[in-house]
Amino acid sequence: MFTSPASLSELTTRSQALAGLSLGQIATQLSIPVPENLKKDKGWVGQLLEQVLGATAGSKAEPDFPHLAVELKTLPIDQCGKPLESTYVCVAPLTGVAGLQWHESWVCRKLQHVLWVPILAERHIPLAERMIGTPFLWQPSAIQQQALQQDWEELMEKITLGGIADIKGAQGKLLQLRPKAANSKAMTNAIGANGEPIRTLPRGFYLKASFTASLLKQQFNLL
DNA sequence: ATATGATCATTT
DNA sequence: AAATGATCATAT
Repeated sequence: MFTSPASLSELTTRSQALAGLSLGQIATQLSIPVPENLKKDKGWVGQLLEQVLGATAGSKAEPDFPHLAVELKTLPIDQCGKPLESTYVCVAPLTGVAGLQWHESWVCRKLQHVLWVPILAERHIPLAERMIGTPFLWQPSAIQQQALQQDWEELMEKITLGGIADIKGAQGKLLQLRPKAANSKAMTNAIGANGEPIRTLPRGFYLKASFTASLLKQQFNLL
């Protein structure tokens, strides 16, 4: 019933057919229970959309639609169409990254083609009643790609030179580096200020909400 | 521990 | 109110 879409156009058609439906309606079709809230089910919305669109389930490190090279991202928005959250992209490699080029990076590869699924998700709206907006495929323009590359290169240079300890979420215009872990005690290997191995909090790359807002504006001509 | 899916909640 | 830092569930 929910096979993987065979083509880009089929993926578009199928995703856009979801516009206007509530998360509760989709969950019912799939016989999936709706949690009371997302506090303990933060990935629930993303996984629901993966299933209804026939994405490859599981935690494999590859695009959601491998044969189409498309990544699926849900995007929580308010009623004005503004993103409520930043968008997680991938974990940041902290070791063995000297010489890594932008075009080889996971950030670049994941963002080459994204199916954005906006969801009206203000916190006061019960989860089951949250509405799906109009999904759209996006590929970064040359200008967007260049800006992303610049942020990425600055962040990666700092990581390579042992400066991870003072990278704050505020660094980067479109792309930021923030903790990505079970809690603040989780540890991974990284490079210290003197080039020595250290243990630090795992980080991930995120797209800032101001950037995803510009994508929505570009797509829908929003305010 | 790392990778998938993200949102929560405190700080600014 | 927006943004940064912290956190939750699950599979490998």
